[in-house]
Parts: sequence; structure tokens; C-alpha cells
Amino acid sequence: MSKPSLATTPGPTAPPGTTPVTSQTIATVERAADVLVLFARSQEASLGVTEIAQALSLSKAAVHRILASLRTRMLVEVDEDSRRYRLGPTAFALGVAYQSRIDVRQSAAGELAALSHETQETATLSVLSGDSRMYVDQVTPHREIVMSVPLGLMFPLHAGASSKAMLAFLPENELEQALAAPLLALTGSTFTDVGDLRAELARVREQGYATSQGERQAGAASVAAPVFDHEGRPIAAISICGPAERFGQHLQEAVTILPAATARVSSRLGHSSTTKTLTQDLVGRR
Amino acid sequence: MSKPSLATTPGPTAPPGTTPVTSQTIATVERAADVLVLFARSQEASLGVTEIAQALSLSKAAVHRILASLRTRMLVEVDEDSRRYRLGPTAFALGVAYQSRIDVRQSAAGELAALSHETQETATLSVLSGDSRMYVDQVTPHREIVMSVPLGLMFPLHAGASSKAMLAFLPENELEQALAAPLLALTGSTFTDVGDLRAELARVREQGYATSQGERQAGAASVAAPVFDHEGRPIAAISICGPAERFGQHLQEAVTILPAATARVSSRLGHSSTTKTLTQDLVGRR
DNA sequence: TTCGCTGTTCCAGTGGATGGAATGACATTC
DNA sequence: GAATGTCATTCCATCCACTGGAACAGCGAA
Repeated sequence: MSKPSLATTPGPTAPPGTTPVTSQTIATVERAADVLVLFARSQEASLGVTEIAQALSLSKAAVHRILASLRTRMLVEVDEDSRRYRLGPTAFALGVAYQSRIDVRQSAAGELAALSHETQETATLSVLSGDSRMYVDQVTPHREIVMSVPLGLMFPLHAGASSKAMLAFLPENELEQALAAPLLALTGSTFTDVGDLRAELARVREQGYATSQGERQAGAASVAAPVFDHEGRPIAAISICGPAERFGQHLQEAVTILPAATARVSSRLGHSSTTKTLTQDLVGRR
Repeated sequence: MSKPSLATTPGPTAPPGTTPVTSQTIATVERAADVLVLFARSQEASLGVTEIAQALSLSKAAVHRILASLRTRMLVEVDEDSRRYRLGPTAFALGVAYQSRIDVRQSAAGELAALSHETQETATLSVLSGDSRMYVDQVTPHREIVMSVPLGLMFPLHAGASSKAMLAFLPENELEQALAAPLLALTGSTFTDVGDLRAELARVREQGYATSQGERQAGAASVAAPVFDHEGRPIAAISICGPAERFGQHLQEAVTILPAATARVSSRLGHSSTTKTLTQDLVGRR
């Protein structure tokens, strides 16, 4: 037993992401975090104590104490009448704080607006986090039928143009880790065979961008290119997306302006041409 | 000793708001919440363990364990190189979830856009939470010089038009509680005398709206009116605000359209004319 | 009323969080 | 390149505070 026992209770909620997190953790804090995550994920506007306790396999007493604690910091609020709980203003403050800190969002905001304007389709920004990605911004064009993506939700890295754009440029070990998990089908077009996906990722590396026809969302088409940080790691992706019936044939046109836009964002984040060679090495790999 | 000892350690971070929260709480969870709140409040993009430990008077070991725990749920992230921590994507997800739940935001969005368009000034939405308020939305006009308010930050209830609009219609006991605390001056124009403020609140109740000339923010002028929920409680306020030198003289013009807008939002939230009589009772009070 | 369902509080027992000190990992300085 | 300072991280025995089952309370429905 050389490795220290990782105290973490292997609860129902998914463990680590890319980083193993070997450090000692506090079970109570993780439980409290699970409660918050449950509020974020749940479709319900408010949750009851019993409901939460069942969903997380905790005792009602424990959930009640956690909610009382979160309440003192206004992370959750209680409806005095129905005795049901909902997220509090501090949750909003955390979201605003996160947005203002991630500089990729500021760096990309202008490009999103320009891309959306030029293509008259929706431009989105996703960030990589662990083994998932999340939309953090979008700009929709002024027209009747537009595509709108859900902000703040996690999506797997094997489905959709933005996902593949980042996945393709991940370091070998992280890529393998991502491909190790079963490839769940979100739609009928999602890659579910690892071999097919590997071939697709090789294409993405050669081209520098990825396309998708309804892989994540049926009826949607998109092009996406990765954004690199100062170390040459893919940390975000910008996509242009729209309804498949009208945008499906115009993906190639969007490709002419997209990689230039992501390159500008990358360079603003300190991604130099020297680090770029690092990504060039990946092109040949299978 | 009829009252059970409330276990909560009376830490440096502010305790309860309006609701006493007598329930038993978990000190560890409150500490973890304090860490998150610190991230939200801090201007720094990232924080170190020692920094956090000092700010919250906790041991480095405790802070480290808390961060490790929050990390497993991606509420915070680590920069592997600098070993400094920052908010993680789950923080963003919580913010988005909060936004999508508070229906006052949806109900008011259209009104904000219309008000901003008509006045060519900034329209804002604040929500009441405990003994503070927070901006949750704003619409700025398309012109060179515009006023922009900070979303997600807490402000006291005695300064600014939005604050006074809500404070004036609070139930007696909550109003007294709010007035019990010392009235800190945010600018030279902030009400710091309780008597003056009471007289001002009586005016607000008669008029149905509040005005401010630089009470919260020097150089800003604003008009605000309250939004009521189905129980007749003031839960939010809509304001129109702009730079004092050009908007200061036009407050009265904005008043003609603002109360109608807030009334529409209130009624959308179930505020009927019968409950309105409840607020009428307040008008006479001193 | 009685039932069944909530959320909340109580309690004693013990498992786990605690903090001081030791260690490791970098930078920065001499 | 050794030495110093400053971080983050880990270790460990102590003891406190979190735990969960059960009892209680409050509500609406039958």
C-alpha cells in the first residue's frame, strides 16, 4: 500500500476529471457541493429536503443541516411557505465572478459578434473542463429562426464540432483517457465507434477545424476551431452553428473565416507561433 | 436555556440576513461557502491557499482540504503551475441555473429593453436578498456614454433609488431591522441620518417610486420603482439610470413610464389589486 | 378525526475533521 | 550553486462536531 487511501466516499456523483485529485478531501464539503450541483442540474425550480436526500443517498437530517449552512451564505434560499429550497443570490454572484475571470470570454466576445454578423448564424464559445465542455457564451443573429445553445451545461468531448475541435488537440494521455469511456450516442449521428472517431480526429488535426451534422443536437450543423492557451493546450472552441436545413450546405464558407478568428483569440492569450509547432507534431499521429 | 445553542462559529464573514436561521448548521460547510464567497468578492483572478487562510482566519491545512473537496465538483480549479486556485465551471453553471429560475428576470426582460429604448438610458433590475440587493440584469442604450452597473454584487438597502424603492415597502419589522444597522455613506449624498431616511421613505410610499442623485454611485442619477410578488412583498426593483449631468434633469420624465412597467411585471408575478391594498396601508405610516 | 406526508429537532456515540509541525517544491538571492 | 524564504501539501494524534435513527411538529387530504 504505497498510495495513501483516498478518503473520498465514492458517492453517486461522478468523481474527478482529468486530474486525479489524490489530496485528502472533506466528505461533508463534497456532500454540500453535490447539493449545489443537484440544484444546477435539476430542471425543477425548487427542491425539497426529502427529494434531495433521496437523489444523493443522504439522510434527511444531513441534507437539512447542509441547506441551513448554505442558507447562511445565501447560496440557497427557502420559500417559507412551501418549505422548499432554491438557489440563492450568491449562486448568481459566483457565476458572474467566474465569467469576469476567464479571459478567453473577453478575448473572444468581439470575434463571436463578428462571426455571427458575417455568417448570419449563431456563434458560440465553449470551454474545456475536465472530460467535458460547457458553452459559456453565444451570439445569435437577428433573424426569425436561430439556433440557441444551452449555457452552463456539460457536454461530452466526442460529440459535436466544438468537442472534436478540442479533443483532437489534447495531449496523448488525456485523449486516450477521454476515448477510454464508452461513447454515448446523443443523437443518431454521434460517433460511437472509437476507430471512426480516431480517424475523424486525424482529419480535424489536418484541417485545423471540425464539422458536425447533428452529432450533439439533431437538426443542427456546425463548424468549430480550437483556441489555444500560452502553453499550446486547447482550452476553448469557437463554433458557428445553425439549423441543418439551411446551414448544412454552407459549412465550408464559414471555414474561411473561423480559423483566423480563433488564431487571433489564441494569440491574445499568449499562444505564440513557437508553441504552435507543438500542435503541428500532432498532425501526423494516428 | 430554552433556546438551543446555535453551533455556528461567529466567524468574520457576516451572519444571517432577515431570516434568523436558528437551525443547526455545519461549520465545515459554512467555511467552504466562505471560501467560495471570497472568490466571488475578491478582485483577484486567482487566490493562494495562504491568502485564503489569512482572509478567513482558517488554518492552511483546512483551506487546502476544502479546496481539494470543491475541486472534485469543479467548483474551483487549480493552475497546476502556479498552484493557485480560481473558480471552476460549476460556479458558472450555478449562476446560469439561478438566472433561469428567477422568473422576475424573465418577466422583466422585455420591460427593461423597452424602458432603455424609450429613455435612451440604462434600465436595471435588482433583486432583494436579505438585508441587501443585487443587480441581476441591465440593458444599456446604444450611445457613446452609458451607465453600467455591476451585476452580482451586494448593495445596502439605504442607498440608491432601487434600494429605497424596495425598502419603503418592506413589512414594518423588516424595515426596522434594516434601519437598525448604521447607515454607511457610499458617497457624499447617501442618507446617513435615520430620520431623514424615514421621511424620504414616506415620500417614496406616497409617490410609488424613488429617485436618487448619486446616493450609491457618485455622478449617477436614477429613478426606481418596486416589483411585488403574489403576496404583495417587494422582491425586486426596476430602475432607469444615467450620468447625472445629462439624466439628472430628466428623472421626472422617466417617472411617467416606470411605474406602469413595474406594475405589469408585478401582475405577471401574480400581484393582484387585492394584495395591492396591503401596500396602500403603508402609505400613511411614518 | 386520522392518516400520510412533509420538514425539523434531539441525542449519544464515534468517525472524521482539526491544526500544528514536518515535508516538499519552487523561486529568489547571495 | 548553495542558501534562504515562501509557498502548497502531507502527516498524525487528539478530541470535537458531525452523524443517522427516531421522535416531533406541521400541513393537507381523505
